[in-house]
Amino acid sequence: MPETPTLEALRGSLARALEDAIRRLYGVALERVVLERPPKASLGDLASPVAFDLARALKKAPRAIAAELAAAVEPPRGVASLRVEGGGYLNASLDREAFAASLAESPVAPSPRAGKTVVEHTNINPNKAAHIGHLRNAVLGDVLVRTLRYLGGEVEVQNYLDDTGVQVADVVAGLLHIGGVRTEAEARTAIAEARLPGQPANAKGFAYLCWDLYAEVGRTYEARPETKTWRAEVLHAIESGENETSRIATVVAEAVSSAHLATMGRIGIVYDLLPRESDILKRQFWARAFEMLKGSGSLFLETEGKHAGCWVLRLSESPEFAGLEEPDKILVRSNGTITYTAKDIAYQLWKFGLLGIDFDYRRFAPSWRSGTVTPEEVPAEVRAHPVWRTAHDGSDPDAPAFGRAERVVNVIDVRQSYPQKVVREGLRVLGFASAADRSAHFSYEIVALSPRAARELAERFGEEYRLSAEDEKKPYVEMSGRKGLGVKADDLIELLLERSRAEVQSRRGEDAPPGDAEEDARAIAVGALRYFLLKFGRNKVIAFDFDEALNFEGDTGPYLQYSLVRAGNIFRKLDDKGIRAESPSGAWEDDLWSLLLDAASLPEITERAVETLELSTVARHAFALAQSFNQFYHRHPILQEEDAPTRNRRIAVARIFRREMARVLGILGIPEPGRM
RNA sequence: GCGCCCGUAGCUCAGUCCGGAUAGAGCGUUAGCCUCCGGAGCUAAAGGUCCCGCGUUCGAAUCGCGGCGGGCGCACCA
Repeated sequence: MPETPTLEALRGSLARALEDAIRRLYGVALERVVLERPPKASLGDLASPVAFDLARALKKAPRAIAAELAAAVEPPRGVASLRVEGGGYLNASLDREAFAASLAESPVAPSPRAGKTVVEHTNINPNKAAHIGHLRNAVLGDVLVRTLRYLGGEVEVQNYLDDTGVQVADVVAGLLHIGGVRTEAEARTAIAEARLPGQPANAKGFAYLCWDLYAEVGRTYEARPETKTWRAEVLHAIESGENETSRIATVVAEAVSSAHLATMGRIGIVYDLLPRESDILKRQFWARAFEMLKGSGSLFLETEGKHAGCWVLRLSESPEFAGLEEPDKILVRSNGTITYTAKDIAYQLWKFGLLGIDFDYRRFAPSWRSGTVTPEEVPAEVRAHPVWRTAHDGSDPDAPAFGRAERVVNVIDVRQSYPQKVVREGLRVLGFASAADRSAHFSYEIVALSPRAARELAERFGEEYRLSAEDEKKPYVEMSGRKGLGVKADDLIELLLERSRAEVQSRRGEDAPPGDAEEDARAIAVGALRYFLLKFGRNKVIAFDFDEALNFEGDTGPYLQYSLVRAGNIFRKLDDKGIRAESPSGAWEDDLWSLLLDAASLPEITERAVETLELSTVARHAFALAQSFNQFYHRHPILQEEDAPTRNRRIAVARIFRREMARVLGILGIPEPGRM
């Protein structure tokens, strides 16, 4: 049995047949023949409005042209018939029986792609607990990774740790000056006990403690401006290294990123490599990139003006940066320190294997524990996945080869579009135009709080979340780690778990084994969360609302899961009753047929999602598929159906749905519950 | 000021890339459907100046131009 042709392939061959016929009949060469899905299955499977285009030039009625074409076109393999519909549409119907038989046998397969893609996502500053904006980033990145893998690509997942930046410095300053932590040993105790000396422990763990402490540092800087020297002192200590403060920073960053890995792990997200900024510095990545850039003629040492003493990347000649007030980007400050963008250029060069220097690598062993997360809650396959980190002082000989990517995708929110453009431009001025073209910024809008969500936060978690009167008037407010304003990822997951446990409990008898119930409740919570973060277009601000996020009905993850579990129930019952399916025969009803077509369209849906970096289309496809199946389920009972050919067609539809729905939920990272 | 994004049903959003058949979904509202493969479901109704104007076109939510409203960016922060 040959592989089922993709709908895209059928579309292509029909388009070519139409083009040929048009050239033959009218001597017209069209650039592109549009083929779309008609609004109803009874109108056929592929429709072309091409006759409308030709009508004027040929001075003929569209219907007449369509009729001539229908007669002249030799339908390609897989297409059963061509006919005229409406005011002049040329509609094609596929050979339903042949397509269905093939699809029942083997899924449509996308064509594999060559070369490794490095996807960088998550990138949370390791100085506080993750919030729901970080979840959007991680879920988008993870689903991109899963989509690329489905399409046959090799992918490496990197999660960059800025362990030497301002944010870590601030929380370390808080530990030193507010928390009373003096030594690395005391920091380790504070981490292990989630407790500052002489204070009660934070029940939600060390990352939560840092969340509060970081906000307190922000307030202290405001209230007592003289304390702002703390930051510079800590940054300086981190930079010079080999001192107590820098060691504290290292253990804090490691502990907090370990907590992030646990939080992401509980929703099924894994990483291959954690590149650390400290290793980029210690491995002198910048020194190398600096030499390369100086040689390129685009990096200048300013000798006068407000940027005197700075090394700047000249962007004024690039059309992409036209119209900017200040078309230059400072990479080296006048005090000799380098900006984040400079490090990022060096890092991007390394990702493509263009820097000529490599990291050392060591295994990273996360605790799989973060506040409310326990290792048992993190799926076994996540815990089993090896995580590596970069190092500068010796490599594990078993480390795999990292970097040397064919393509690079950086998942970063839209506010960083400008520095991301500078990074690409950095590659371009170095003569790596092709690498620049193979670098993509996967930009997406932020998760913000609706004023209503902020009010609920204040009620649930405390008055410090109360918005100012000014902010109350806005359509939404940005979350802010510095202010401590935000919905923490683990808090939202806990609320989802509470909801799903209650639902699962109320739907099954007391006799049900509790272990399965907990597992199913987790699957449902994860499904609800991931779908909620995926269903919006990436350019939409998600104004977070608890009721919407906690909803399990309608356009939600659990709805998708329910449809899959339902299909599974049918096959269990069929087994119980000893009914066995034979290969389908007879004419395919319109609604069964359109469900098959939808189920078969995953390759083109995912291809397009990767091309446009718009993953919501995959989520919407899954929802539409679930909706079609639920309608089918109510209209076309299987177990009660006496007529064998009819029953066999329905069984075939249910089987294909189950296979393809499981596949798309896998791509979305939405687990399948045992029962619902 | 310049650049990018958003504006579609009471609310939250698809549809805009590549113009095409009656503009769709979910929530909410109203009215129905469990002796039935489990109702996290299904059926139906009500609900639309597709932000506004001009233009292109046989045809515009979709393309172009000009506005309006909201958000973000244009750091020796990231």
